[in-house]
Amino acid sequence: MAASSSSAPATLHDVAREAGVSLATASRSLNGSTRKVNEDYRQRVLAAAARLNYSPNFSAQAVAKGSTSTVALLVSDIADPYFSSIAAGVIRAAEAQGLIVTMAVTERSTERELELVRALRGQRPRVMILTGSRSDGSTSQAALIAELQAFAGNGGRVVLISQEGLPFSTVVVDNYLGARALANSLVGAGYRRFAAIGGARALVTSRDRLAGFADGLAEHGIAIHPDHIVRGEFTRDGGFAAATELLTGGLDQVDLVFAVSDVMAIGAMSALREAGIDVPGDVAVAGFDDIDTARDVTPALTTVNIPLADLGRRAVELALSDAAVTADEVTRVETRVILRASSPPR
Amino acid sequence: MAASSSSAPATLHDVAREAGVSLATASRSLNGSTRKVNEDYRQRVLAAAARLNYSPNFSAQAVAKGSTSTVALLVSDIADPYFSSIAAGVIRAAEAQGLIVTMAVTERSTERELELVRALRGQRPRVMILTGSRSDGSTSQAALIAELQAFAGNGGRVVLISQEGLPFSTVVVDNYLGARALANSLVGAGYRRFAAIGGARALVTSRDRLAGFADGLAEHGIAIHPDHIVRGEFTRDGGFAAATELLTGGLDQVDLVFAVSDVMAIGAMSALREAGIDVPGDVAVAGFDDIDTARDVTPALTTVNIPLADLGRRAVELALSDAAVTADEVTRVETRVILRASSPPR
DNA sequence: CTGTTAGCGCGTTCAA
DNA sequence: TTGAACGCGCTAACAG
Repeated sequence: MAASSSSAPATLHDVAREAGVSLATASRSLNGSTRKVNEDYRQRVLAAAARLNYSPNFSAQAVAKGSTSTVALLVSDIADPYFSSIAAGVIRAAEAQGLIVTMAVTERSTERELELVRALRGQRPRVMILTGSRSDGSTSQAALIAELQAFAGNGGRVVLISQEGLPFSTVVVDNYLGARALANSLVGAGYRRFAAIGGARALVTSRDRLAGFADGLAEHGIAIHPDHIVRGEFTRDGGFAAATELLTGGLDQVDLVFAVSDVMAIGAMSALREAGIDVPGDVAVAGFDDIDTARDVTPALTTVNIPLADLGRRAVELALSDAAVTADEVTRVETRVILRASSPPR
Repeated sequence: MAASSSSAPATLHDVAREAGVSLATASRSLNGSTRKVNEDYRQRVLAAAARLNYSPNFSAQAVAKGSTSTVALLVSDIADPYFSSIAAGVIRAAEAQGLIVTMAVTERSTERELELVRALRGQRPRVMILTGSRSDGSTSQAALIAELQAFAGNGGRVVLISQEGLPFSTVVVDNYLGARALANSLVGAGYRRFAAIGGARALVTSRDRLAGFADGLAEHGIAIHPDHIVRGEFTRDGGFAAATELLTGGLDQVDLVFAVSDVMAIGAMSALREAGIDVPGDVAVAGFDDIDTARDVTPALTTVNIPLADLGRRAVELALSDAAVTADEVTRVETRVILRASSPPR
């Protein structure tokens, strides 16, 4: 029976005493490097540990060893399917390596991101994985890089997901090419007149996708009228609001609305629907990311697939790879255009 | 300039030396209990810390203090919007208290859940929050309870989300009443012939919702034909498969399909759509949870709202409340029927 | 208010 | 192989 009143957890010391061996022997039996201890002793220690319900104190181990086995993961918003899918990949890969994941949420604020990185350094994680769009021109950008470099200088591994160009290992998504391919596919499907919903101007992801899309159209001599480019937050509600804004200008000159992310596209579709506009009858819609629900909305959403869970897995692998210790590595993931019912051939 | 080659992080000792004060003074200036140190010294220590880019070692602090400031969160699947919304609430509330959240994924396996709880104990978290449906009859249930009690006996706080009946503080969702209210509303809207999609038989959540729904119907003298009750995994694909199974029996005798979770309902809607069945024209659909996307699918999904992010917040509050230290507390969250386009009045 | 010292729980030398 | 002793980075008494 476990003690019902609050008492301290059993320590290695307790186990050693219970087993009648030294602290060192107990340590070696339970964690220490492979085989060095007599099997008899081993068994006695294990039995004692079980009897006392011993659980090694990770903090103490970390202090003694000078290293932890935790991975720190920063996301913008864990309730956003884009990030939660990536997080699932990170956690799965980390757990497979016996690593524990600690998660922090930046709420899309670069200041908060900086604060969190600073705070998380105290954890001395083996790895820090940052995901979410870089936004250049932010005043904290330089400070963030400095902070991360300090962390890396102390032996920590930094991996960025999705944005290239920072001096760290990165899992790169080619947003530009993906969007360009999407534009090409849509033109191939017969679309000619486009509107676009972007995120904040400073967000690199938004910019790359918008640029790729525009360039893809340009290859066919098509341009998006400036009035048909609106911006909103990188959220469902942002997409909803942006589409609403688009509606005030009228959508008669538009065949298809491209939103730089699926969640925005889905918000936009809801706005259109509520305004009595038929998708894709009156206007088609396309997004980017291929989140799970993209196939479950009606009409199913045309988009660009990113293997999100893979992004997380690759980030962990990259962090743990030997190659990335000496020099920053970049691994690229493929994107793939997925045409669905929200943009039928016309 | 930070050292470019890998070196050890600055320690409190380094800071003290750099500032020309004692270790204790440095500690007090940087972390220690409020005001006890001369402002001059304080400033010198702070400056030294900044100069050395000092970051306190949480593990060492934990060992010295005998307590951490981490919250361990277990979820079934972080990519599932149900859990990611709860997680968002937990993280937000935890960060507000200066607590760090570590997350683990059980993948809906009770054995894995047990393993994780065991492993996570090593973290010595202040709080352990378990979410996901209990499934009774599982052989590891008793072991899980024992493990959690050992943790609680050592001063840890345990909070369960969503299931009642275990000897720990719990944030309770009244699945039974919510489902019953939904049944009543649907009958009130004119529906008479129902089918239901449940999860695994052992899952308490599924059972409660099914029972509540059935009882709600029974109040109006309505019963669900056994052939019209199918089961699947608690996932989108599980809902899809279950709906497909339902289709083989024919749906002409059915006005509305109730799925015990929104993700299952959405999977079911996709299956119906692919089978050429119009929702809600041919058959209506209802779910449970009110995940974000419920309002964005077409038709928008009728469901029972659970304030998911609140669940997470309440769990953290419960864990930190003084009341819950002495006795297990239970806080209930309200559910609310949300009628949407997937079940129009008929 | 400050500095000295003794731990915290554990890994890991070093002799035995 | 085993055990004693030291140190990891830090906090918390305890003296000064």
